[in-house]
This record gives sequence, structure tokens and C-alpha cells, in this order.
Amino acid sequence: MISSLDQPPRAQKPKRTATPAQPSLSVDDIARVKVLLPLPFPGPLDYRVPDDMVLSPGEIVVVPLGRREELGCVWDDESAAPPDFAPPPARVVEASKLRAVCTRSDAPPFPPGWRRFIDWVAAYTLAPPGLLLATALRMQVSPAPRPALGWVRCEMPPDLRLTDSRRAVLAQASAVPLTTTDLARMAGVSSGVVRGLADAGGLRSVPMAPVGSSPSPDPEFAPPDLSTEQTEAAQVLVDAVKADRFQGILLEGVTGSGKTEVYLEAVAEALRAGRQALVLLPEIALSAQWVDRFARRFGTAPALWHSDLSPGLRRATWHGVLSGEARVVVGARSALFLPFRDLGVVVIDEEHETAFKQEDGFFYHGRDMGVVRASLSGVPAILVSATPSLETLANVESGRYRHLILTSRHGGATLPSVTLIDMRIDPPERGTFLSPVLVTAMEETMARGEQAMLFLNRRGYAPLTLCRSCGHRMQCPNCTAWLVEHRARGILTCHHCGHVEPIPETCPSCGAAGSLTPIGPGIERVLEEARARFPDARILVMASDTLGSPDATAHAVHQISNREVDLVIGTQIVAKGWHFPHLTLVGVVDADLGLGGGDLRAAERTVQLLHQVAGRAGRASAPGHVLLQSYACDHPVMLALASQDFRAFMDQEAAQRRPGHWPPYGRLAALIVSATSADVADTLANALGDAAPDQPGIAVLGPAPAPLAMLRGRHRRRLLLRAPRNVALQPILRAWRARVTIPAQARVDIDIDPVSFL
DNA sequence: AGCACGCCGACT
DNA sequence: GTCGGCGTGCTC
Repeated sequence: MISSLDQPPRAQKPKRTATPAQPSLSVDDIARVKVLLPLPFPGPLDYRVPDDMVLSPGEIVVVPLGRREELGCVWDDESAAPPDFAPPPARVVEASKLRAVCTRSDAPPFPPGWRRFIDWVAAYTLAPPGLLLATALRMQVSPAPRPALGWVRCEMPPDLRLTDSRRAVLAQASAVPLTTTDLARMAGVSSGVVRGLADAGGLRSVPMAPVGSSPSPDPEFAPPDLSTEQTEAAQVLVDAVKADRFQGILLEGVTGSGKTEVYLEAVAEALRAGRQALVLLPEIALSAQWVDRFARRFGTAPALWHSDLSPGLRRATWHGVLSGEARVVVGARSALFLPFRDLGVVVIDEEHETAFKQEDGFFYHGRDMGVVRASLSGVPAILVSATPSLETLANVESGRYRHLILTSRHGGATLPSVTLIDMRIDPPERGTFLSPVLVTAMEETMARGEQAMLFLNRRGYAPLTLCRSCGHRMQCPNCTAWLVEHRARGILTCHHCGHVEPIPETCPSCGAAGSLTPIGPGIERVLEEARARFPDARILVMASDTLGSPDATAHAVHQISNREVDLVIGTQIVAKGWHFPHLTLVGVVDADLGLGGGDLRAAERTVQLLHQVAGRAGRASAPGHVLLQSYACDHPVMLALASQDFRAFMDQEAAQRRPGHWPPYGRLAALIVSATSADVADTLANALGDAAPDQPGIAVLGPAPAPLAMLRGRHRRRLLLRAPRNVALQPILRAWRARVTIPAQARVDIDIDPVSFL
């Protein structure tokens, strides 16, 4: 739904040729350059080039600014953003006003594809380009670069005690040094195991070689054993990489169909061509199993990129990407902003995931920007999903993307059966949340020695705490949200701002003692019920707040694969692409949960999430079964899940969105007004409402209090702009914003292509 | 983002 | 009379 796809950004393709640009001579015969500073300016500033200096775009320079000096990046004379949404040109500063560049750094320049991407994203999202440069510069800065140590295999001391975890570590260790973290992650154990093994003499420590000299992934290391269907799809992807031009390709395949193995062939082709590959994952939690698969295919681990890399590794990876020596990067959406020198392919795995949408400070969609990144580099973008987003399907339908489909599960496994449990007919006993039908199925599954999973996308014990005497509801002081009880920790907490308070003895409103009652189930409460019903079952809880680190997640996954667990109870995190071979039953505790709230994409999202959860069942030989507890069994979402006819469901969604020009058949932008005072927020929101654009075809909704009217102590109001697809929103939004004065205490954030309506 | 300038309250 | 609060405004 982004205009790049209407008008693919022209891949100005003097790629692979580092054009040492001529410093442009202006009419007044003074050499000037544009320099982008890491500051929230509307664009780059002009500087004079000293006579004895030659500068090329992308180079890092020090320039004077006011009475201080700043680091900046020599910028291109022309914005790479298409004219329909590029910012208006800045007025030219008189030659006599120009100040001279101080010094030029020897650091390698930022590549042209990267610069075009920064320009494009800034123009598209209405973010100051300097702030994007600022994040890029921050990425490479490391306060404490310390020489990392890695572990390699060595001769075993004869008295070494071997445990299962230690064996797993040894199986991953080789002559290639791996850091403690990576080794633990790959083995699915905690880093303590690695340390313990090393202390016992089972591993030898060597200084890590710099990233550049680590072995490149070898495209011929272990070619996969693919089915006919997979081979055909892989060939198309390989050809697309060979073709070396932009092309959008949707790789759709049922859960367990081996999509990863297929797109890794595109990565292999990029490697053969001596180029780089970027694989975007929605959340890095997926990376442990992913890295494992990658290493089996290519003989070495890829470079990882996510927010909590150690500073040293981050810096090394950043420079490896810039020098071209880091060949494959797998990362979260921020990896888009790495300065790839010679990108050969971009893969966006789980493209339907809303986790790709960044809405923190500045707003962009990682999936869409991934496509733009590929497009600006003139290379294919491969979007991968079992349940593609409506946006991507619309691009397929209109012929902008090519469509590859994998219809069968890999290795002969069959898709799970999906059955609805009508909670109006088979309700759970009073005070419990599992229907007798589900309980029976769980008993039978575990009796067969197979694993079961319960899914509930709600952390904590209960989502609402209510006083039975006066009806008071425990609410967050900073947000328009209920406080969620976490019984294990004895607290009430807000899932939006992190506010924590102890569970009070008496009602804070009427003072009644023992009257506070938990309402509704959270995952802890389901655990309590499961423990009571299955006292002998080995139960594992998987929730983002109980797992904490990637290490802990990997360990949990390992336990499940190893059959150390009978029952898994989890939130959203269990829906990721995990492969659990012994899991045959999935019970969804509250299938209706995501449907409330009036969100445009609530239905689509629920189908995608629940289908993804269902896909965890029956991935090996034993068939899988999925039971959905619902009070709305005739809802289109439930019918789609039961029939597994997603195409019909998506067609229906499309038919609902098309007439009103809702995405992907129209464009949306949200203006989020926020201020510490409700008055200031209201005044500004109303002023924006009065100054709203008045053009045929363009609708403005609001201002209205944001669904979370107060968040982290700030009052929020929203306005929504809707326009037909062929209208670029950016000029309209720029003009709109310029018509009002934004007081210093308030902020207006612009969210182009909003996904969440919070 | 910094760092100015600028215009109103309690201090040597 | 000055030191200093942080409210607008500029930086090529």
C-alpha cells in the first residue's frame, strides 16, 4: 500500500560503481557541498569545500555549526525521493554565508543505496532525514570496544562430566570461534552451561577474529533436499536474484511447508554472486532456530542484528556490513538502516506480522521499507508468509508482485484439523476457563505421550480487578487502561507504561476488605487451572515476561523439542515459526480475544495469529488437532479458521475495504497530538481539525481521544486522514502541519500507513 | 539537538 | 542594579 509499489523507486543503477562525485561548482564559483547533520533539520545544510579538499557523497566530515562542531555526512545534491512526495527544495543560501568544512574523515563512505534509502524513508514518513542519520551513526558508536573471546572445540579432559545440555553445546562447537551467547543460543541452553563446560576444560578460548575474517557462508556447503514444489519455487527465486533488478515476490506456503529452505536458495545465489543478503524477521526471538537452520545450510552463522547486541559486536557487524565482509545479515527491522555495500536480495519473513511496524518516535513499516530498500538497490524483495497480509495480496492481484505457493507440508506431514468449541454449548465449569471438550482432548493427547499447547494472548493472572462491593476498577494512573494482576509477583501492573503497584488488601475506593476480584483469564490463571486438572503433567509457560532473554527462549524451545515438557502454556510468543515435532494438540483458550476494539485489521490479524498458532501442531508424522474456544462460532473469522479457506476470507475482507478506500485500496495517515496537559492537547487537536485539508476525495476523521487517551502520562488525541490510492499524502500533511503553530509543550506525530489505532 | 537571545523574580 | 528561570528561534 505504499507508493513505491505504484511507482517503483527508480533504481538509479550505477550500482557497484563508486562514483567519485565532482564537488558541484555553483555559479559564484564556490565549491559547495550538502552535508546531512544528525539533527532534526528539514534537510542537509550547505557548506563550502576548502580549496585543498575533495569530497564525495557519503563521506563523513566535521563541520562548524553555530559555535560548535558537528559530525555530518556529505549528501547528494538531489533527493532520491520521488517528486510526488519529496520535500520542497530548500532555499539556496548565499555563497558569502557559507562556512567551510573543517575536516574529512578517512572512514569508508556511506554507500549510495543507503543514502537513497534514507532520503526516501525520510520523505515518505515525514521524518527529518538527519534523525535517520543520527540513528545510523549511533549504531556504530561503541563506548567500550573490548576484544571478544570465542570458544572452539578442543580435546576433552578424561574426567569431563557430560550432560545433555553440554552435549548440545559440543555439537554446535567447531573450530570456528563462537561467542558464549551465540554458542548458547545455537545449542538452546543458557550461557551458564557454556561457561561451565569451558571451566571444566571442554572448550578452548581464542580471541574472536574480526567479523571480516570470519568464514563466509558457503552456498555449496549443504544444498538442501527439496521437494519438487520447493525446487520449482527456489528456482524462480534464484533466477530473480540472477536477473539483478527489482521485483516483488510473495512466497506463500502453509505452515511447515519449508519456506525457509526455499528462500535460503535465493540467499545462496546472492552469495554466489559475491553480494550481500538481508533477511528481516519480525522478532529476533525467532533467530535461535533460524540461525541453526542457516548454519546447517551454509556451514557458518550469519551476522545478527537487533537492539540488544553487545556494543562490540554491534560495531564489528556494522563495519562488516559497510565493508561488504558481513555477507548475510538476519535482523529486526532496524537492520534496514545498515549501510550495505552491495545488497543482492532482501527477504522479509513472516511479512504479515505487525511487529514490523515501528511506532516509537518515528513511524515506518519494516515490510514496506524492506521492499523500498530492495527497489532502490535494484534487487528482488521476497515476502514470505503462510498468511499473507491483505496489502501484499493486493499487490499480487494487481500484478505488481509475483506469487509462489507451496501447498504441502514438508516431509509428508499433514495440516492439522481445526475444530471450533462453541462455548455457549460446551461452557467451562463456573470459575474455570477450559471447556470439558478441550480438557478431554488434552487428557487423551498427553496419555498418548504427545504434547499439548494452550494459547492465550494475555499475560498475567487477570486483565481486570474489580471491587465486588462498589464496582471500582483498578486503573493505571498514567494510561487509560486497567491494571493487570500478576499473582506470581504479587503486583498489579500496566502493560502500556510499566506502572507497578502492590495488590491492595482493601478496595482503594470504598475500603471494603477482601472484595477485590480478578475478572477474566490471563495466562497465569490458565496455568493454575491446568495444574489443578493435570497435577502430574510437566508444564512450561512461555510468555515474553517470563522468558525475558533470547537465551531463555531458546532453552524453552529446546525443552519442548526434547520432550521434557507435556504441556506448553503460552502467549503470542508461541505463535512464532517454531518447529515442535511432538506437539499434536493446540487449544486456543479465547479465540475471540483479538476481535474487539473496532480496529480495521482486527479480523485479519486474528486469522493470521490463530492460524500461525494452529500451525505449531502436527509438524511431524503424528497428525495435529486444533481446538478453538469461541463464543462467536458463526463469526467469519472462526468460519475461516475452521474451514482453512483463507483466500475466501481475504476476498471478503478486500470486498469490505474496497468501497470506502480503506487500505490497501486507499491511504491512511494518523496525526497523533500529545501533551502533558489535556487542555493543550485538545486545543491543538481542535486547531488541526479546523485547519484540515478540504479536497474532494480526502476525508479527515477526528479529532478524537486516542483509544489510549492517556499513555505514559501524556494526553493523546488522534486525527485520521484517508485518501484514494493515487493521492500522495505527504504534501497534504506537510501543508496541513504548517497551517497550525505547535506549542513547545505539545507534539504532533505523523504515522503514515498506521497499523495500530492506539 | 544545542546554544543563543530575551524578558521577568530574589540576591550581593 | 545583576544572576538566572526556561520560553522562542536559529544553525549552512
